[in-house]
Amino acid sequence: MKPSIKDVAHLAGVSLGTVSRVLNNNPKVKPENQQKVLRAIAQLGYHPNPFARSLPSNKTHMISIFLPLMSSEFYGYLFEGIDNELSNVWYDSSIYPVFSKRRLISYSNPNAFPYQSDGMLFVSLIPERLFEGGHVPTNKPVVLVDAFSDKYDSIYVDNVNGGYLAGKHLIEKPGEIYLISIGEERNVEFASGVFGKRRRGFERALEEAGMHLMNSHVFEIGENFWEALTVGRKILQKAILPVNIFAVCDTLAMGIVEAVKESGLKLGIDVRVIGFDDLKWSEKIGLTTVRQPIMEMGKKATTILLDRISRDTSPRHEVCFKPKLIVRKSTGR
Amino acid sequence: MKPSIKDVAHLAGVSLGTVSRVLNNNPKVKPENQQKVLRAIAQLGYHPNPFARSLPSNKTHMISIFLPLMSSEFYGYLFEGIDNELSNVWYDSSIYPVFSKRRLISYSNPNAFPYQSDGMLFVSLIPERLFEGGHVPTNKPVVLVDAFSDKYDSIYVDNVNGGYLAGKHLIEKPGEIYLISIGEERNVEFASGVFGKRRRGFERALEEAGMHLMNSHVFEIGENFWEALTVGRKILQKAILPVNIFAVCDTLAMGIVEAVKESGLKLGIDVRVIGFDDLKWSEKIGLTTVRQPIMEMGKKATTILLDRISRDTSPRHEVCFKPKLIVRKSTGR
DNA sequence: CCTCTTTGATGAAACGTTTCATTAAAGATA
DNA sequence: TATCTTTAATGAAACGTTTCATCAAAGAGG
Repeated sequence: MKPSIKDVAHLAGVSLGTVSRVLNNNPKVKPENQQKVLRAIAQLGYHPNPFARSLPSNKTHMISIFLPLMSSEFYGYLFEGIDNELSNVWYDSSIYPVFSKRRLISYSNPNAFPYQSDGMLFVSLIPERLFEGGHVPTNKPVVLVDAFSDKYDSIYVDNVNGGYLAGKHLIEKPGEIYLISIGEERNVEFASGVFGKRRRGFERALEEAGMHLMNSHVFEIGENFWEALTVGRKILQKAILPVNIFAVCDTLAMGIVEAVKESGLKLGIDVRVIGFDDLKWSEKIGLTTVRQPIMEMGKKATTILLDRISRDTSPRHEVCFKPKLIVRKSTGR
Repeated sequence: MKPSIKDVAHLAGVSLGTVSRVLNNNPKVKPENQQKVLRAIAQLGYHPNPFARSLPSNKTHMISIFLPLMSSEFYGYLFEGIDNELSNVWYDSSIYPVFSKRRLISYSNPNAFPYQSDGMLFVSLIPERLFEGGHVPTNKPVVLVDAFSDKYDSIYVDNVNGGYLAGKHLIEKPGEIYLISIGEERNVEFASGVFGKRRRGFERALEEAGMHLMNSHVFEIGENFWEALTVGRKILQKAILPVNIFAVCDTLAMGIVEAVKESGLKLGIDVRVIGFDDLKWSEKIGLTTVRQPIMEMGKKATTILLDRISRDTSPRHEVCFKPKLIVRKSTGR
């Protein structure tokens, strides 16, 4: 059986309390005894049991990351930012994907496994939509990333402004304007609303220029490459060139670009495409896009969460990053 | 404060043990008392604390999923298969990405947080390479998916045969043969070796046909679209047409396809491309590929893990799925 | 030398459960 | 009616820690 703190205490010839104090770096322990305890720990290969530890202390040194789905590059970058920040303080994280009714039911139990962590990071998720009563069923700190709520600390990028930048850029170009967005209505509970915001900003830019986005020029699809590819083909089949297309994320933009290349039309001349995100490959395919600082968002959110865990009681934090337009050849020049 | 089992017992007018038995569906409780307890639970909004529960019972109703990185579609499908299977038995899962030295250190503690779960699923990871001593530091059940080890239950696809199928298909076509693979040497500890196997099978097919893969025709890159795109451009610049290219996964194949389209060459005629995986979009871009049943693998691995958790002590399980060649127009006809 | 503080260690209670040995009550058998 | 089973409930111990109130020993001050 695994050694317990009792075995250590016995071997070192001290009491439980003393071992515990050594484990927790409590200064009130004689150097001599500390050595004895450390030797016993090493000799037995003892490691404290985190669950047992958390019972009296109510601390786990863990945070829980909730996110809607896994297979998007966005979350890879975000996670990198989070993990870097955690490594400074020896915290670890577990990831809990939220994408089904079943998961949601399980997470509405205030004693659900994930809520035993010291803090929660909700990524691209809005508690108001997810939970009955509109809040995460825990008293522990909760921080939102890539999502906004006026009840929680929120770290996000100014999506409306991002869409606006895209719009401003496209209205200068000749040709009709199309929008490829992500339909958030079907799964409204798992949606963060960021795509709707990008669209709003985009439409505002058009309106300011006295232009109007036609319903027939708007396509709402799933968040994946191949639906965008399909839509791209459909658009190019009957469009009057040149055409200007805003896709609300780079993955969709990629689908459009692919359709353009298939069709033999010239990207940046016949068809202009602008995306949103600026993922690693966006530069390689010359995609004009609106950049958001994903890793920084993850980092910032983590810092705030860790502060909250160590009893930061200041009023709600809200950090809004500014997006930046990156012009490449998919919109000509 | 949250209600505890004591509060329930008190309100229901029974002992702790009785409440516990109700919670665990132990039949030895009088219906009348059961009702009292259930009412008290509902009235207090009581939920058992999973950590406290796990202390005496050593059960969490959780499994831990370890995987090397997040942003690949492969893991999305796999997770779907896993989660479906879990939902039947009311198990939940947490995900632990393994990609840095730091993570590895933290996971070599036998009492690390993830090992408190009832079982571990190691995805695309080989314990022998990850841990000193060559095994996962836990006594609880461990099952490997998309990876092979003769020490653990292993669920995987026959990658050698998959590569062989790709090779057999390409050698029938005129033109030189290229291989785009993933360099596993840099991060050998986090690698599963599947790409090497695909390559071996591929080369075997060539050898059987008296052909030989030239070193200058092999490219080892990172597992991402844009490195493949870059390599694709490089190849097409100087290649003598026609060219036949095997990419060890669809994501890389996609990069090559993209390069082909940019170049204006004809896919399936000037340049033939075959991938591996058969992701959702592969059909849409007409990519010939070797299909592996990702979801099924996840499902099967989960079933086995759950059996192990409920004390299946039969000898080591090994399930090898057969890959299937899917011919589409990226290899002509 | 006596008292007062400080330092470090101790033992026990607590955290929220499960589980086990025990007991009480009820039913069955003779 | 007396004994034997069965059923259901109880109380306490256990799981592996932290923490708190208490205590003993040592050092300081007069």
